[in-house]
Amino acid sequence: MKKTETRIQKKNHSAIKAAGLKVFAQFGFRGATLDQIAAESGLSKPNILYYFASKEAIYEALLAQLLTDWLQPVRDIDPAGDPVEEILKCAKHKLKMSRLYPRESRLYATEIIQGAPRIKSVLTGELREVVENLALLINHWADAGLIRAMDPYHLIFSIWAMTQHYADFDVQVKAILGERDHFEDAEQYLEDMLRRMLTV
Amino acid sequence: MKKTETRIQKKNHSAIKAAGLKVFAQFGFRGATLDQIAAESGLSKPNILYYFASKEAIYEALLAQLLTDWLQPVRDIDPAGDPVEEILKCAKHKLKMSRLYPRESRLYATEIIQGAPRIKSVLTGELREVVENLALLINHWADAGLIRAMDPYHLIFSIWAMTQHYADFDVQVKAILGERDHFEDAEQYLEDMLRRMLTV
DNA sequence: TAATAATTTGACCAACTGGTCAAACTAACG
DNA sequence: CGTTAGTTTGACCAGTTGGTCAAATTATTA
Repeated sequence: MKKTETRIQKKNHSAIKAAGLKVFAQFGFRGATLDQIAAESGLSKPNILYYFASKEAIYEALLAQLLTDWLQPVRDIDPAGDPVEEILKCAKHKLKMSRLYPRESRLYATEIIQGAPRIKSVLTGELREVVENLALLINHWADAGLIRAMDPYHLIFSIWAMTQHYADFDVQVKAILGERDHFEDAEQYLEDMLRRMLTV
Repeated sequence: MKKTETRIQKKNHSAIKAAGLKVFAQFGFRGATLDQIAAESGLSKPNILYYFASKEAIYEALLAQLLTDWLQPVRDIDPAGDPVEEILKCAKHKLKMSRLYPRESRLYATEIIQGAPRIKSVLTGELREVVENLALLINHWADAGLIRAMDPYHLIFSIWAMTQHYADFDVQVKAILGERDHFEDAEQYLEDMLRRMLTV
């Protein structure tokens, strides 16, 4: 790999990715234009294509990093730790990602909603494997009587759905709750829900 | 209003809306093209613009109906009924909508993710009002000791998020669970979760 | 049937799309 | 300093976009 990224290259690559994230997250791949990304990044269109081979290349560079980053905390779950706390830690981390990086969440959401044409292989590969392992671990914990027995997959989906919701449906949440930060209450509710689902 | 819709008008209006739903749900407003809608509906592009003033008019016609339809079951909640069963009925209905009309769900999701530029007023108006009333009712139920006390808004969000998830993230769910229908298990999990949250 | 109203379309347009390219510019280095 | 490698851009292109319009076609009605 190229470790020899110059100062300018590093700056422009990240400027383009930041601009692309903003534009792609809002308009989806087809709705986004290079002109928008150019304007947003402060670079000219040909200059953008000097750093990335195509519009699609920017989009894929963004997607590539996403899932890997999200899945890491799941991989880091300690099978020997306290089950409830391990799952809670994971869920809270995902919620924090929604608060800190809502654009990434939205970018991913639009890609999935549109049928994941560019990352379907990641879904059936990396994602499936990580989720399957987590499901096995949850079943194992249940067998050991450490948590209540339940469908591990839908448990995972419910965490994913709720945490993602606060990023993707931000305008809707704010239309109902007002503009003030609601993530603290959300975390409280999520923790409460998970404790009730996992114990007894 | 025009009650005098001819046979042909009725047929073509609904053909265009059906095609628009398909295309808009997959690509979002900006990503969708009139040519796609034309091809999908079997009509020519100028013919589509004979029935709808613009691409935007089709999109807005679709959105307008959506929220109203979704909110009706919430309006129909019986304050005198059994709280747990009323909420469950509502949640199950929303889940059924996700199974039967996933495109509508995705169309709405893309609009919200993109900042709801065309229906923000509906969110702060109709939606907010309905949700606020439901929250008041839930608090009222809790005060009467009929259900456990909790944050009603985040309860509502969690139902919304989970049910929507099975439509919007369909490819992801299927990548993990396989192609077979998973809505029955989802309903089971949702019911279990809600009963645990609402009782005791 | 004839006349009128509703429907459909081919040809067209200006604006925009992702992308190219040669030329100009700038930074880095000996 | 001069040379070279890396960077930036204006001008441009072919294809696509939402939308128009007059003319042709079809349905409805007198």
